[in-house]
Amino acid sequence: MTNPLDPVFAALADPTRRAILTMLLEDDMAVTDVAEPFAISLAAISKHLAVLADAGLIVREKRGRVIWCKLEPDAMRGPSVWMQGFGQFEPVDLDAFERFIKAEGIGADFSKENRDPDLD
Amino acid sequence: MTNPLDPVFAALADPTRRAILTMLLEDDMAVTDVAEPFAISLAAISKHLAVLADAGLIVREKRGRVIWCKLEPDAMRGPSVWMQGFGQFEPVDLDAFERFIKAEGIGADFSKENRDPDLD
DNA sequence: CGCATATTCAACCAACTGGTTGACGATGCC
DNA sequence: GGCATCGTCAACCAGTTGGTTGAATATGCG
Repeated sequence: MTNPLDPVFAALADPTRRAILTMLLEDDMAVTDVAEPFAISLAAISKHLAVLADAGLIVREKRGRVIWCKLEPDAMRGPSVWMQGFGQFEPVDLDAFERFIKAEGIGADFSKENRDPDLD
Repeated sequence: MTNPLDPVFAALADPTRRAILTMLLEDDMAVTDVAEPFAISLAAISKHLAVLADAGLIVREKRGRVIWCKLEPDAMRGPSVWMQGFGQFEPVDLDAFERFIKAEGIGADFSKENRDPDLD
């Protein structure tokens, strides 16, 4: 048991974590920079990053005094395949994906009001 | 917020629930029959089914005194698209899916020892 | 060295989760 | 009507989760 699918799905179930992943899609980021747009403490973000790392969705690499977070999309492969087994969805629909990202507002409730506009 | 992706990913994060979905892939089932292979109480299964229904992954339809559970794979579409936005995975790979199913032992720890062999 | 920055650790808290058991409301059947 | 079956509800419990704050640990910089 403790199926490899468990931690990935669990990690993805949180909007803050999905938002983080979406940000990392753009580029690698330092922990502090990841935390910047959110209205929660740095420690909370640190925990979220730990969850993502445990799920294999990111890797954290210490370089000097800053820790760089890098997306590891391969960890999504298993769950993605699993889901596609239901539904026979059409192949990758990037447009639909972009619509989702927008709809989510990059995925989280960026409660710290209006975030950096050039993120879009 | 309270993104539609949340409840689906959360529902999928539990191996028992994934097992249930996999069973329903085969055919619609009554609650009692869903519960049969598992080593937990009927009430617990009932709760799992409620979670799946709230996520839109199944529908429950009362017919006479039994409630039929039917898979609603469309609910997986959103999350599936979202994930495929990362990774550019190849189109649907049913073989990989089947391997996953097997690897999971239909997805749960079927602790009630050896389940019905013709489920494979 | 001494200070500022980057990140985690530890303790704590409220809310949620997955499970239990026992009672209860419906429905079908003789 | 009376009984068995199907399924949920309610109360409870232990463990996890997502957040907080304050202290601790590195590391870079003048």
